[in-house]
Amino acid sequence: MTANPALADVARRAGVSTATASRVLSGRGPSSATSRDAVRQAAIDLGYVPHPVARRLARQSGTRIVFAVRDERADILRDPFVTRAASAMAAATEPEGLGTALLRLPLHATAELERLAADRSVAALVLAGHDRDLVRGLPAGLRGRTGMIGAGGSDVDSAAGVGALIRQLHRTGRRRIALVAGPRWLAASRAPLAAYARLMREAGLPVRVVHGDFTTARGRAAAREIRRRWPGTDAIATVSDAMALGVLQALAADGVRVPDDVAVTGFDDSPIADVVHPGLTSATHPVELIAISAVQAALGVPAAGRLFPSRPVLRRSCGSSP
Amino acid sequence: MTANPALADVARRAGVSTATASRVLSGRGPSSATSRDAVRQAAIDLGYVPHPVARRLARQSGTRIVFAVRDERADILRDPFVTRAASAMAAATEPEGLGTALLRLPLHATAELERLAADRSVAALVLAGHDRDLVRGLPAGLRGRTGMIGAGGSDVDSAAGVGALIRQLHRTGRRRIALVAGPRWLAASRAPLAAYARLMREAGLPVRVVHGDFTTARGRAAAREIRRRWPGTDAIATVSDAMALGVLQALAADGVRVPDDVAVTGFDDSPIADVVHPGLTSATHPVELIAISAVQAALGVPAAGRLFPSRPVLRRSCGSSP
DNA sequence: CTGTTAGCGCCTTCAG
DNA sequence: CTGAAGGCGCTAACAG
Repeated sequence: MTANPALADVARRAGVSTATASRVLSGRGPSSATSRDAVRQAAIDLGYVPHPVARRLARQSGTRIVFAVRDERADILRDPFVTRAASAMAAATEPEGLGTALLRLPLHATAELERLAADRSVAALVLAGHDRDLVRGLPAGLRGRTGMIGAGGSDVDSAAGVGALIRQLHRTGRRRIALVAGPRWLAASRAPLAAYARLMREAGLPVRVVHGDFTTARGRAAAREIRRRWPGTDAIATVSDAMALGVLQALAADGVRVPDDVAVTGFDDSPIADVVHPGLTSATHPVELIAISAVQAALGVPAAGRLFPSRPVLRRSCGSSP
Repeated sequence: MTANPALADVARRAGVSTATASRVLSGRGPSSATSRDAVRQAAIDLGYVPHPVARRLARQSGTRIVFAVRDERADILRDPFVTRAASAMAAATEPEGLGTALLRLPLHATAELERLAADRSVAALVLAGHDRDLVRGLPAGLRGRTGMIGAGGSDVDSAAGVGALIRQLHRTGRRRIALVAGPRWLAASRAPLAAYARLMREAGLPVRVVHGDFTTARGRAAAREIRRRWPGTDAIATVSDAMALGVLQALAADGVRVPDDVAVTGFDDSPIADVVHPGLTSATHPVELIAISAVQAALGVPAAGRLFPSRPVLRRSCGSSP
C-alpha cells in the first residue's frame, strides 16, 4: 500500500468534499446519513487514520498534558506518589494520542504557570500540591483546562481513611493519640487534620498535632518531638507510610515498643507497610484512579465524583492496648 | 500585549522574509550576521515563542515519545521500575515540548508495533523488556528512532553489580550459592546470569539457577525450589529486591535463619531493602539515568555511553558465614 | 545568503 | 446539509 492516506483521499473516494469528510470523521457538525456512510466506508477501505498533530494544530488544542507538582523538596519527582500518578497519566494519555510531561513547581510559581499558559503545546494541566493562592493566581488561559489532585480536585477521602484509623486506635484502648499531619502549605493537609481533631474532641481527648512533610526523616523527628512534648502518648497516627516508617525507626532506636507502648498508623498502604517490622497499619490510597480522574477533569470530561474511598488495612503496629 | 505573535510578525518587524526568520530561529540553514541579529532582536521585542505543534506538523516529527514495556504481567505498568522510568521520561520530555506515553506490550506485539509505527504523533519509541525477535521484527518506520532499556540499549551494568555481590558472598565464606535469575524471555536476563555462572565456574563451585519474573510471589516459590533441589544451599542471590523479599519471606516462614543459615542478596537497592528484616544487601540501579539515556538514544542524541554502574550496598542479609 | 512559493493535514466559517 | 476557500503556524525546496 502507499503512504498514509489523507482526509482529501477519503473525501475523493467518497465523492464528497473534505469539509464533509471532516465533519463526519470528527463527529463535529451536521451530515446526512448518505454521506456519513460513504465517508466511513471510504475511510475503512483506505485504512485512514487522522493525523493527530495536524488535527491539534487546526483546533489549536495542544498535544500534551502537563503534571505540575508543587513542592519545596527538589527530589519530589522521585516520590512514589508522584511516579505512580505520572505513570498512570502517561498510560491514560496514550490512547488519546497525547503525552504526559512532568514538572516540579516551587512554592511560588507564578512565572512557571504563565509559561505553561503561553505554551501552545499544553492541552491541559494537572496540579498537585496546590494551595488556595496558587489556584486563585492561575492564569486565565489555564482556567477550564486544569485538573487538580488534592483539596478541591480529585483526591482520596483521607478524612474518612484517617478517621477510620483513629477510631480503630480508640477502639483498642488508645487515648493519648498524636497526629503527624501534612505540611502547612498544602491545602490537602486540612481534611485529615480536621477529621482527627473532630474525633478527638468528640471523645473528650486532647488534640496533639505535629506537621510533617511526607519524608521518613521528618517522621523520625516528629516522633521525638511528640514524645518530648506529650510524654504519655500511646499512639501516633500519620498521614503517610513514609512518615510512619520514620516514626517506627525513631521509636525502635529509643527503645519504645510498638505496639505495646505506642501504636502507629500510616497512610497509603504502600509496599513498605507490609514489609516493615512490625507490620504497619495503614489505609489504601488509589493513586492511579485519582490521577486519571484529574486528567479527565483537566480535559473537560464531566465527573462522576472525584473523592475516592480509602480502606483501612490492619497490621501489627496498632495491636491492642498495653 | 496582543495574542501570541507568529513567525510572520517577527519577520515583518525584522524586515526579512518568514523563511529567513525561520532559518535563524530554528538554527537550520544559513543566515547572515545582520539578519540573524535583526530577527533575534525582533523575536525578543515581540516575546515570540514558536508554536511547537505547528513546527512538528511542518517537520513531520511527532509530539510524544512512547515508552512501551513488554511483559507478560498485566500489572507491569505499576511496577516501581516502570513508574520510575516513565516519570523520569515525562520529566525529561517536558522542556522539549514533548510528552511521554506509556504502554504495555504483550510478549508477541507485532500488531501494536505496526500501529505505533503508523501513528504520526509518535516522535520516538523507547522499548523495555525486549528480546532479540522483537528488535529484529521492529517496523522499518521505527528504526532510527527507537531507544532500548536493557540488553543492547541503556542498562545498568548488572553483570558487574551482581558479580560484586556474588564475590562478596564468596569472600564471606559462602560456597553453595544459588541464583534467582530474570525470566527466560527477557534479553536483559542474560548478562547477570552469565556473570554469576562464570564466577562460580572459576571458583570451582556448582552453578544453580532458577528463573523468576521479578515478583515477590515468584521469589517465595524460587526459595522453596532451591532448598528442595539443593539442600546444602548457603546463599541465594537474586536479580531484584522484590524477588529477594519473597526469598526472605519464604525462608522466615520455613524457619531458616538469615544470614546465619542462608545469606540473601537483592538488586535495585530499593527502599524496601533498607526496611525489611534483616536489612537486604543489594546493588544500586540508576533507573532515572538509564531512562533518560534511552530517550536521548531514541531522539538521536549521540551517546556518551549507555551502561551505568551499579554499586553494592551491604546490609545484614549477607553477614558472615555460619 | 535570501525571498517566493508550496506544502504539512485538518478544521471551520460562510455562502449556497 | 454541503462545498469552496481560507486559515492554523512553521518548514523546505528552489530559484535568484
